[in-house]
Amino acid sequence: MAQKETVERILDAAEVLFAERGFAETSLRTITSTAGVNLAAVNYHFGSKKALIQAVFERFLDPLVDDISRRLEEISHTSDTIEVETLLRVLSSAVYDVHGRNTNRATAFMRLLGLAYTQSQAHLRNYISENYGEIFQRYGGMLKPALPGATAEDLFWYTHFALGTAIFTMSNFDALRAMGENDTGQRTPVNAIVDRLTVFMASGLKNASHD
Amino acid sequence: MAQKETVERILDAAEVLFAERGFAETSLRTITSTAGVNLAAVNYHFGSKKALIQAVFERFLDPLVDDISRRLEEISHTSDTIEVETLLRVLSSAVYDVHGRNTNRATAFMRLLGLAYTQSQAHLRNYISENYGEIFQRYGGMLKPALPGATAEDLFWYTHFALGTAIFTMSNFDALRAMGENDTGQRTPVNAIVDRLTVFMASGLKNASHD
DNA sequence: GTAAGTTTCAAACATCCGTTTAGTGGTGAT
DNA sequence: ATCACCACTAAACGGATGTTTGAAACTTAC
Repeated sequence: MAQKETVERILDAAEVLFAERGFAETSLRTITSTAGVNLAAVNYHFGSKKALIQAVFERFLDPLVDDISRRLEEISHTSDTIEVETLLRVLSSAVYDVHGRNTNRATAFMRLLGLAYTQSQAHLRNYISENYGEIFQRYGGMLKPALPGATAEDLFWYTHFALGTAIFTMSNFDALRAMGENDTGQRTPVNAIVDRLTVFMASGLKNASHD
Repeated sequence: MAQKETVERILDAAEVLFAERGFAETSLRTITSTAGVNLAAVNYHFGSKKALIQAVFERFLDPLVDDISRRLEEISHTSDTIEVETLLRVLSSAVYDVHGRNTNRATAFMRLLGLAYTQSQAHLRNYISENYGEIFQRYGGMLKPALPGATAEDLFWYTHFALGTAIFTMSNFDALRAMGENDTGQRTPVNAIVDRLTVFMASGLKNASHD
């Protein structure tokens, strides 16, 4: 009982702190003192800081890819070519499904996903592509018929442009929303941002198609 | 003579190393030993590591904004509303103009620009917005009439989506190109990537317009 | 109730970092 | 020739980091 409590308190604190400051900028001392546990507890329970980072990702990535898998399975029965917008909606809906109730957790999650690409953590990128590479490939396979006539090169680049747009927006989600509120006087609701993001990415992606 | 040599050797080494690893991950000891100068030289000539980072940016940003300024001035005489694609081309052409001959330098420059947003260096973001904020505003002012009917909120979000696409692609330029070569068997030329990027961003941006 | 096995703890360890210092050698002006 | 100034250097400083250690506290099972 005591163990589980300690492990989860560390994960909770690490998730928030990593999202706020990044991985290298968050020390184990900050994490353990925030969690109210001993400094050595991280190395005892996880082995190393790198392993802790991976554990944080595993905890929220596992339920998410399950949800995405289920949704892809569902829509794959309706038709053999699925619209770009529909495929993009699968992702945003899954995020909302898994973490949507808790807005703080959802935005922290977005930041973390962005940081995973952004911060130079080779071990983390390897871990993600090893454990979640399959669903990426499956998603890519379903995207291909939605963009008829696209060459392999086109497909590669345009999907990474779209990925970049999403990652950048996620990484800087809170900062961007604060800037936007400052600029326009409007505090844009999360789903309004996601809607615009989906439109932007879908419209850009369609240029890969040559039909 | 000896001074200038030392200063420039530090800047050269720092530029390459920062682009490769990021700012926090590059130590002054690595920079100075690569440059073949004494460790204390950085603090002697620049004052601090932060000041060195700013100096690296200043060295390649100054000629670039001059070129962009000149180009904006030129096209502003042709018409009062300029096409989105034309405005995007100003940026890529300026990069090519200033650093285009040396491809390594150009991609290092792209990585650095990406890192400036991505890595949490508040001092750097302040420095950039203080010294180069004016040209950003001028550019935004010329973009507005190109997207008639866009609300302030639309304009804010869609331009940041486009910015994110460019930044992400820049930050991971070499890595992406290597991945693409691995995936598709084609080593996509730089200008072909920039062309696709421009199409993607322009197409996405136009969704901000409601006319 | 004692023994075995976990979990927690304070403390220390070994590195690495950016920065400072005190001193050396060289240059140009008076 | 002397003095002031400048660039450079080796060495050390103070602090932060991830990790390890050895003993204490607690839990579980017989």
